Amino acid sequence: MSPYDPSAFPPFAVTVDLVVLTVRRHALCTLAVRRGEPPFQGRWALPGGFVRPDEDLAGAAARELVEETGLCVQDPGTPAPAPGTGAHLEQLATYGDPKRDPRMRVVSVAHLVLAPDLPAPRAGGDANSARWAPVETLLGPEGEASALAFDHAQILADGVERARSKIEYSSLATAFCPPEFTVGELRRVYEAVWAVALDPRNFHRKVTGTPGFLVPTGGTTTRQGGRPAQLFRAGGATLLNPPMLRPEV
Amino acid sequence: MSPYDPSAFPPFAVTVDLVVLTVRRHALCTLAVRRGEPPFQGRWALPGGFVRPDEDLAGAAARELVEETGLCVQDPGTPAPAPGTGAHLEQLATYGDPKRDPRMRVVSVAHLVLAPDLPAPRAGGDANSARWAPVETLLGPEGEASALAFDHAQILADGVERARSKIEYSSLATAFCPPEFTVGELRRVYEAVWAVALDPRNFHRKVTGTPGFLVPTGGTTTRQGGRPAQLFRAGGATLLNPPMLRPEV
DNA sequence: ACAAAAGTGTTGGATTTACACCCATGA
DNA sequence: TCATGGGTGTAAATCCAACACTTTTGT
Repeated sequence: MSPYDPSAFPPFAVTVDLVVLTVRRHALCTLAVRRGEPPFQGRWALPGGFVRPDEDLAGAAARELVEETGLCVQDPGTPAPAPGTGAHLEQLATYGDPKRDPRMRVVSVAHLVLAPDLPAPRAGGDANSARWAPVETLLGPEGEASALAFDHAQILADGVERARSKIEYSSLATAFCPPEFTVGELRRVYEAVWAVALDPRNFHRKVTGTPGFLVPTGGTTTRQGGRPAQLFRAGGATLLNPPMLRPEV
Repeated sequence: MSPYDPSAFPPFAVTVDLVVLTVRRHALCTLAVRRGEPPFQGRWALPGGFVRPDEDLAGAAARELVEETGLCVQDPGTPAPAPGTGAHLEQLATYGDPKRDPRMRVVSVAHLVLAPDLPAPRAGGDANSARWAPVETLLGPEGEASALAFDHAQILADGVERARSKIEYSSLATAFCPPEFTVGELRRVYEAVWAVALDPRNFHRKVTGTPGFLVPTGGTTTRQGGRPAQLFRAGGATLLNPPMLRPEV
């Protein structure tokens, strides 16, 4: 058989699913929507939807993100968020087990979004509600009761692991921060994502000593209390060398 | 509209493409097949094919790999190659630009395979020939003349970059080696993949000093000339800490 | 004897960590 | 004045690049 006979390929549904991560109240949180219809009716799931015939995968992910959160993403071709323009979006992995959706053969291209702290999400699409949930509560060891629909627990776990490892050797952690932020705020992002405590003094030296990572804006703030802290925005550097070391557990 | 109306989703063709990398004669090489039919007839391309209705993505990639090379892969769920059982396979990324195939909407889930040096490939499927090509010649700056079909140059570049970065912090480089190998052979793998020269003395100390990376088999060999070298097989460790540092260019 | 590759020892410099200490603000 | 977080200095431990040197084979 010729594998390229256009009338003889098995048709698949292709969707995008989104792992949207943010840091809220010192905890790594993800956007979850409640399913309004079977299967898994009433269960929490990751936001997502079908890819349209005329859009590419990153475009479909960006469109779903706007529909679910109103959040804008800079040009997906740009790997690092340009200062102040919005969230970071990258492809995560593709999930295509034949039985992952009981209704039909669906291949889902999962995307990872890192966003600054946002207002409460607005519901949309097929979801009758949406919320920010700490990843602990969705993936915790007891997670049976709150299990996510489909294979979304695996997708979320993969996304969290990607974020945890990627902030080690890239400046992506700044995507969790507002356009201007302090070194302490950036450190609290690392502490929340890794669930560890970091030495504030050494952290400060490390990030300010890496050329291109942080650019001072000149301003200061006391929004965290204590002595005024310098404000920075993300510099152009995307690769951290040497990397930020995640402490042993 | 309900996004899950089973009669109303746009149908896509889903394929797997393979970036099969190996080290031959001190050069990083990839498997390329010559296309026997339009579009891009006569041009080189990556091996691949349609995903069947009843198989998952990794299964489709493993099947295509056997069809194209006769190479076996251990259980794709196992991240590291068990000693002596075959090649390493992992999902690379998914490519779904609406215009990437001029005939129809095709979403391709690319996979990365790292294999030990193999005999000359056998042709199969829709290819009338297959060869190992140094990635330099397929991606070099002059690459116009030998350009790969579709977006396969991008897929290959992404696969090479993944391999280059992943051997830094994992023991994956052993997937390029036969079941038993010497420290010098492993070093020549790193040198070929990174296209750099490494200090043999420091390399030896580093890999033998990382617990779980290498396990001595007791044997020795002189197949590289000079003093007999100890033979090792890959240990259980998959994460290298501290990582192997890629020298600056 | 010589070349070639394997493997060990040593050293100076860079990096990391732990922590003492000072600074600038709000309450 | 005190609590709070921001920021600098410094010394010990560790890591790493460079290279002198020894070992064991084939020719």
